[in-house]
Amino acid sequence: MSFSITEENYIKAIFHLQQAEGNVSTNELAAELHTKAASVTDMLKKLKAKKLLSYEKYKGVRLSNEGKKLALAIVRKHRLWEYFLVDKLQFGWDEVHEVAEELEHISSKKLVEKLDAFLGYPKFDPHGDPIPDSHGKMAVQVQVNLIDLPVNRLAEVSGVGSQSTELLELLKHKHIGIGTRLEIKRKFSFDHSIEIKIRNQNPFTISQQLAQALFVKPV
Amino acid sequence: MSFSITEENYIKAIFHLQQAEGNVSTNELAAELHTKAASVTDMLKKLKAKKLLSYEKYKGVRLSNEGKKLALAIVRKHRLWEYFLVDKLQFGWDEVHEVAEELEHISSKKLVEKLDAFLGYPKFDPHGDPIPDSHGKMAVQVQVNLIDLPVNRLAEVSGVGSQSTELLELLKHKHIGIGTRLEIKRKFSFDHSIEIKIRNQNPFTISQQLAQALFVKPV
DNA sequence: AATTATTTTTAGGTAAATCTAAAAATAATT
DNA sequence: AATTATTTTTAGATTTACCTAAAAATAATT
Ligand SMILES: [Mn+2]
Ligand SMILES: [Mn+2]
Ligand SMILES: [Mn+2]
Ligand SMILES: [Mn+2]
Repeated sequence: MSFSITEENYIKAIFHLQQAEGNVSTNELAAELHTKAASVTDMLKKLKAKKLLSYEKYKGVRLSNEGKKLALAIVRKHRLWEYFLVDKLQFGWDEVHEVAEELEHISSKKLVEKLDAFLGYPKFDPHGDPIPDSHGKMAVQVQVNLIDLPVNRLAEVSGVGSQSTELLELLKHKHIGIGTRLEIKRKFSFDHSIEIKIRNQNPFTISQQLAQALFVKPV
Repeated sequence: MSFSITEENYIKAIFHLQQAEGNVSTNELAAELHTKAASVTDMLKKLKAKKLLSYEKYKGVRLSNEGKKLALAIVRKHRLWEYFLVDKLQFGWDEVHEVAEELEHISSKKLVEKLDAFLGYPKFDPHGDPIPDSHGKMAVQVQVNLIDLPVNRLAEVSGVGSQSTELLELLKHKHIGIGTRLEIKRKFSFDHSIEIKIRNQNPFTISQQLAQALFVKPV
């Protein structure tokens, strides 16, 4: 069976919204997809007919195994293309999301596999998110939010929680990127800012907002 | 202004059908796009309103300068992606057309320019067709059909007239590819077959059909 | 428990791109 | 020039993905 770009976008959105527990509501989906609740209801009926999800009126929605498989295939393409754009074409990681939103709908299976091989089977995309392999498996994220890292525990920046240009600008200014090693020296409860130290640099303070936008992997 | 995938496919089809002289007819377009004449008429009105072409009832159609510009941008993307697929991802040139039909509609301008640079600004795609540069200019094709090459004139294979797997299979068997140098030793008028010679190999005969599917550049 | 607020669905409609069948225009033949 | 054939356009439907407004179901408050 084949799916329209719109259908694929719905499946991916549901995948991202559905946590381990709980169903996804019509309004959540409408907000995520910048559309109206009535349109979502229409599409859910259609996707249910295609057996991609389970849905009952007023009860919200969950992906079926088929639906999850499709979602993982789309996420795989999205993240592989993002990796390609940053690693091979020298895009900044704040510029790739929109382009990958289009590229993720290119249908050729062979293309995905060849692209993966060309890139050297990367495990994480430029934002630190795991790339599903051809069977839909992805590396478990051991990363934690920087705000939750214990004091004096050395860790490596492994991901970002936002893909905005503004965040990238700030990170560049502070010379922080994916792979940077740092540790927390102090946490200030007044404004939840934290003092961090990078290698042989002097410690400096970063805001709560910035700390929450960074994910790290203890080393 | 932005254009739908369908609109882009119409513009590209008109571009390929319109020779220096003459307008493109509704039926020609319908055949090329595997659709019906009535659908073509509808779309031509729409594209005329968008000033991409000149069209008068029953008189056929021609691209405006705007239309040509758009067509060249699409052809550029199509051929750059084909080059990428063959050169970087190791596709065979008989496998890339369908994939490029999708990739040519990815809208990011920056992507095209970065891809072009990454590929080293190639001038010709894997089928020997010229790739328009960012201004829409393309290298002039000095190639001639192999059937028209004079006897004993050394030439280099520069393009193919078909992208079928069947042709590729035959060319592989005869060890002929883009770049192969050869000359014609004899032409047989009975069946229009020709005898060709490659470097230090013994001469052998190829059919009229094969000769017509090959383009060469005298060296 | 009754009322009020929120969420979700239904009903009915629009725009894009397609189709078939019939009408109109143009081209080719007698 | 008249007839016939072909091409092209119009008329009217269909499908997909939207929308707004109203109705129905569920959740939250009094
Ligand atoms: Mn992204
Ligand atoms: Mn990402
Ligand atoms: Mn092609
Ligand atoms: Mn080509």
